[in-house]
Amino acid sequence: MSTVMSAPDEVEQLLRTHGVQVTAQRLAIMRALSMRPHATADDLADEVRAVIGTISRQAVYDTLGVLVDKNLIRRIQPAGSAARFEDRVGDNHHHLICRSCGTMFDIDCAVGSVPCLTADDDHGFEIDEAEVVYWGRCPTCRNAPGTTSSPTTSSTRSSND
Amino acid sequence: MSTVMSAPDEVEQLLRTHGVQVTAQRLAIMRALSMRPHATADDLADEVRAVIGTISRQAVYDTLGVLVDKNLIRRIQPAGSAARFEDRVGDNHHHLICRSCGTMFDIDCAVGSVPCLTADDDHGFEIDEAEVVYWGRCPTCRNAPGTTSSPTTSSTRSSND
DNA sequence: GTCTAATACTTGACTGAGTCCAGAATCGAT
DNA sequence: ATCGATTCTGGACTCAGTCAAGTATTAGAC
Repeated sequence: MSTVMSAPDEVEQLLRTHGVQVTAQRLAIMRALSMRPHATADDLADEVRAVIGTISRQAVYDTLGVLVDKNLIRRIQPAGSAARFEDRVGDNHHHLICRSCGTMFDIDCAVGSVPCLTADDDHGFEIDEAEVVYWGRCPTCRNAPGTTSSPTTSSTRSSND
Repeated sequence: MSTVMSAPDEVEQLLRTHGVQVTAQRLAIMRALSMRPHATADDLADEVRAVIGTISRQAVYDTLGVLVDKNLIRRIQPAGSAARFEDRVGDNHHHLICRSCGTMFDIDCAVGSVPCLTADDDHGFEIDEAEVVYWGRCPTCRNAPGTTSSPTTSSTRSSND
């Protein structure tokens, strides 16, 4: 594609060090995701198309699958919505979702550490993850009860902006 | 349908007191659900058909929607699976799901009370529910690494049987 | 720089969960 | 028993995600 690489990109390095083959599509998806956390596969496809022209749905799903597998991104699947993705991995943070508009926030673990990871009775399970989702109504929707904007994924916001 | 009702059924009472019109389909769905917690809409349709002959998919979804709305049942939607339903409401219990076979257990809240309900920073949200899902591998799948049975909803078990 | 095997991407068809709609059936109050 | 309101049926549809076959790209060997 381009013989003259513009700079030994940080994202590119990340992929290589994790044994993921580097392609234009994968770079674009990674970049799109870092700009837009909590995006759906479809959102990312749109975002990527705006940058590199075209990408197939299959490539998007495949790439996301690989990245999740390599632990470079995380898949979140809230009830009643398509799967969403984020590039914050490693820290045990949770999510706060508005029932009316679907806006999603990151929040740190309730008690600061990892208390939720230990179930009272684990039934002999080997537990590897505790997923916590807080449901409610965001300030905007509380103030405008009639104007419940339909859940758009573009309405996702980062926790610290 | 039957003018001679066999007994002022507990389920029937429950529906009436919650202002839900009583129909054969609704009773059957409620009963099916109490016998088979964590069932999908499709599971319930099958179960109901075995009892009252036929039911349309729409009736199942509609009924489940009404019941969830009236807070008589609860909808759970784990990643990668159809929505599941259970008749345990009110208590703040959580779920434990096996990654390989999809088996789902009820577990009581980690610390005994409702600690997970309070987020560290609520972003101005009006939080009404904290959903906690523990992911891992069940004892059966741990002992039989090759024989990972495909996720069947019929493999759901109750916490206390 | 060129070649080649392995890997990734594209296209198009398909599945499964869930929704929408219009007409038929049922419920329950009178 | 009748009637209005509610619910159920059946069929078409949407949306997220997967499968499979063929083409293109990557990365390592020459």
